[in-house]
Amino acid sequence: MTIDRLADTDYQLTEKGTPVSGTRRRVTQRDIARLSGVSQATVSLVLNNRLDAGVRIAPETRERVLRAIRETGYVADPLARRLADRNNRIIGVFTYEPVFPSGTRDFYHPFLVGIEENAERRSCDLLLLTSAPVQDGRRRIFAEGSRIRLADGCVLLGRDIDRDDLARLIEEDIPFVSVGRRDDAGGPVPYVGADYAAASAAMVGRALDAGHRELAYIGRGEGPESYADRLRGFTSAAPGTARRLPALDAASLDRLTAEGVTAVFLEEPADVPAVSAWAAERGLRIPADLSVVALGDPTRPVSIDLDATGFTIPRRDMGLQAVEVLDALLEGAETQAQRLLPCELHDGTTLAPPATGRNPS
Amino acid sequence: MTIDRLADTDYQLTEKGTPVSGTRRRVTQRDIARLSGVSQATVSLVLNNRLDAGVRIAPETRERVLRAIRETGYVADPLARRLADRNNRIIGVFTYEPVFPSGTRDFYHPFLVGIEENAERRSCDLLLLTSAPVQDGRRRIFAEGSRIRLADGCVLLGRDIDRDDLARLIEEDIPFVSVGRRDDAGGPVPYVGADYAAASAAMVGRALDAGHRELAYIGRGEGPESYADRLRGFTSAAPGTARRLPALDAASLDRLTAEGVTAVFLEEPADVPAVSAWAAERGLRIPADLSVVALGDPTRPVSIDLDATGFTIPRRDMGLQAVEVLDALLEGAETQAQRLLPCELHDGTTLAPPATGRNPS
DNA sequence: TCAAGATGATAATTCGTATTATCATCTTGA
DNA sequence: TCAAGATGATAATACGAATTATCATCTTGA
Repeated sequence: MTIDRLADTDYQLTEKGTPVSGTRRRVTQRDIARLSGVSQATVSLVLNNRLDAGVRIAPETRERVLRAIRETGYVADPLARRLADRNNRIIGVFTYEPVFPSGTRDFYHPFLVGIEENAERRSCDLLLLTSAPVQDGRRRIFAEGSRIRLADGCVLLGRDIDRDDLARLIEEDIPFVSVGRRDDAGGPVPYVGADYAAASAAMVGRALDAGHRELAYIGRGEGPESYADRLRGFTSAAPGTARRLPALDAASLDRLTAEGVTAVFLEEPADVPAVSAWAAERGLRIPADLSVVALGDPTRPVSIDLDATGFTIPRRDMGLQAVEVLDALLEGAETQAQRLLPCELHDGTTLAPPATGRNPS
Repeated sequence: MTIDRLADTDYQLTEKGTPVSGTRRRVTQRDIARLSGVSQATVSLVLNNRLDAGVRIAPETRERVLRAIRETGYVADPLARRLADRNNRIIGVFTYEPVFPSGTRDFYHPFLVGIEENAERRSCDLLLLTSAPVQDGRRRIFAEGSRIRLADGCVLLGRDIDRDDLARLIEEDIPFVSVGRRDDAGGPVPYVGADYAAASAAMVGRALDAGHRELAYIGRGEGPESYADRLRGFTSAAPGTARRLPALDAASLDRLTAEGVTAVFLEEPADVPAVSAWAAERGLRIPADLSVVALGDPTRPVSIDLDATGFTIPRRDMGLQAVEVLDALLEGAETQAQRLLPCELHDGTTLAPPATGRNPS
C-alpha cells in the first residue's frame, strides 16, 4: 500500500463507483486513511495528536499517516470541523438601518472598525444581517424567517433598539450584546455603552468652574437611553435653577438668554450649527456672550468654523469590547457584561467664563 | 402533541438523557420533529418544499411543522447546510485589508453601499470574512481553516488581487465575482469593473479637442489591471509623441514641461495635490500653464482648492452589479459575467486650451 | 374481494471530522 | 502457564441537514 495509490483509478472514484466529475474532489481523511492503510478515526487521532486522554498511536503508523497528509496536501474541511464542535465562529451584526449609509459621514463606521478588529483577532467572521426584512422603514429582528440564529451571537447597533426585541432576545436565550446602554428588558441586558451621565456631569462641572450659574439643557432627555443618561448627568450636577428646553427653537433660545442663561448644553451635538446660526442672527458671539456645550461629538458634518466644547464617544473601543463581551458569553466565561466606558472630554472653543454683569441677581 | 411541549422537561434533555449544560443548544430539525410529532426527514422535506421529485406532504402535517418552525424561530445551521452542499443565502465579502479602515476617507465604502443595497434587496446576508488569517500584512483567502466556503459565493474587493488566489477559486469551483476587471487566471474571471480604458481615452480626446498636442502619462501603467487599463486607453487615443513618466517627481516634471508638454494625465488621482504643489513652486498656474487630468477620482482626501478634471468611478453601481452577477452565477442563470461600467466624465477646472506659442513646432 | 395504484411518512445514508467505547493482540509477572 | 495489564487500532456514533429507497395504509376499479 503505497502513497502513489493516490493516482490509482479507485481514488478517482467515489465510494459508489461513480466517476468524479470534472472538478476534483477535495482530499478527505478517508482518502488519507485508504492511502496509509488505516481507519479514518486513526487519521483524525493523528491529526489532533491527543497524547492526553490515553490515546496511543504507534510512531510507525503515525509517520505513515503524516506522510500521506504531506504528500496530498490534505487540509481539514473547516466546515466539518466546526460542525463537530458546535461553534460556528460567526458573529452577527444587526442594525435597524443599513450598515453602510450613503451619507458621507457615517454613524456606524467607528463602531464597526472596533468590531471588525476584534473579530479578526478572534478568528470570527462577521455576518451582516442585511436580509432582515424592512417594515415601516426599519429592519425587523424577529420577522417571519428571521435569520438571526444563523450567527452564534449578535451585536446590536443603533441609537434606539426596540424593547420588545430585547426582551425576546433574552427570553429566547440568544446571546447578544448591545452597543450602547440599555435598560433592563425582562432581564439584564448585556451592553457596552458610553458613560454619558458622567461625561455630561463633568461638562456641567466645567461650566460651573468657569463661573456659569444659569444653565440650560436642550433636548428631550427621553427616548433612547443615551438621551436620558445625558439629562440625568446634567441634572445631577447642575444647580436647581437649571432650565430645560425639550426642543430647539429660536423663540425659546431668546427667552432663555433673556432670563440670564449663560450656557446651554445640547443633548444633540448636531444642533451646534443651529445654535450658532441663531447666535449670529442675534449678533451674539460664542462663547463671549453665550457658552455652548455639546453633549457628545457630532455624528453629522458640522460647520467647520466652530470647534464645539464637548466630549468624545469611544466608538471604536465600544465595538471592540462588545465583541469581547459576546465572546465571553458564548464561552460561558465570567465577564462584566454591562460596561460603561468613559468619554474623553474635549476642550473646544465654545465654553468660556460668562460676561460679567449678564447674570441677573 | 402540542407546541408547548417546548417547555417540557424532555425538551431540555438531549437524546441520551443528559441534561443540556449551561451552553445553549441551537434548535435543530430534530427538535422541530419532536415538537410536531414527525421525523426529522419530514421536517427537512417540508422546509425544502420539494413538490417536484414526487415528494408529498399532507397539508395538515405540513402546517404543524411550519407552526413549530415559526414558534421556535428555527433556522438551518449554515455549516450543516454547506456540508450537505446547499446554499444559505449568504454572500461572502473578501478584502485583503480590513473592510473598515480607520482612515476617515474610505476606499471600500462606496462599493459596500452598493453590495449591501443589493444583498438586502435579494434577502441575502453578508459575511465579512474577517477570520481569514493575516500573513505578511494581508489576509489570505486560502490559508489553513479558510472559511470562504461558508458563503454561497464571494465578492472580492481590492486594487490588486492575487493571481494564484483567483486561479484556485476557479479551480475549486467557488463562485465569485471580482469588483474590478481581472485578467484571466486559469480561466475567465467574472468581474464588474470600471471602463478605465474608455474613460482615459475620452479624456485624451478632450485634451486634443482643446488643442493640446504634447501629452504625458504619469504612472506605472502596470501592476493592478486598473493601471494597465488606464495606460492602454491613454495610448490608444494619444498621438505617437506622447510621453510617459513611471513615477512623479519634480525633476521629471520640469523636463516634461521644458519639452513642451502641455497636459499631464495622472494614473493616480491622489497625485493631483503633488502636481499642484510643484506647479505653485514653479509659479505655473493650472490650467493656464499646464493642464492636469486625473484618471479617476481621488480615493484619498485631496486639496479642496482644486477641482480636478477627470472621471468618476461608478463604485456603488459596481458593488451592486457584482452581487447581481454573483446571484446569477449561483442560480446558474445566463449573465454577462464580465462587465465594464462606463465612468462619468467630470469637467473640473484643470483642463483648458494650452497657452498659444508654448507649443514647439 | 383482491390486486394495483395513490398517498404519506420514515429509515437509512450522505457530507467530513471528532471522540468514546471496544476489541484484539502482545507483554509481563508470578 | 495463565491472568492481568499494556498497547494500538478500529467500530460506532455524534454533529445538523438533505435525499433516496422503502414501507405502511388507504382508495379504487373490475
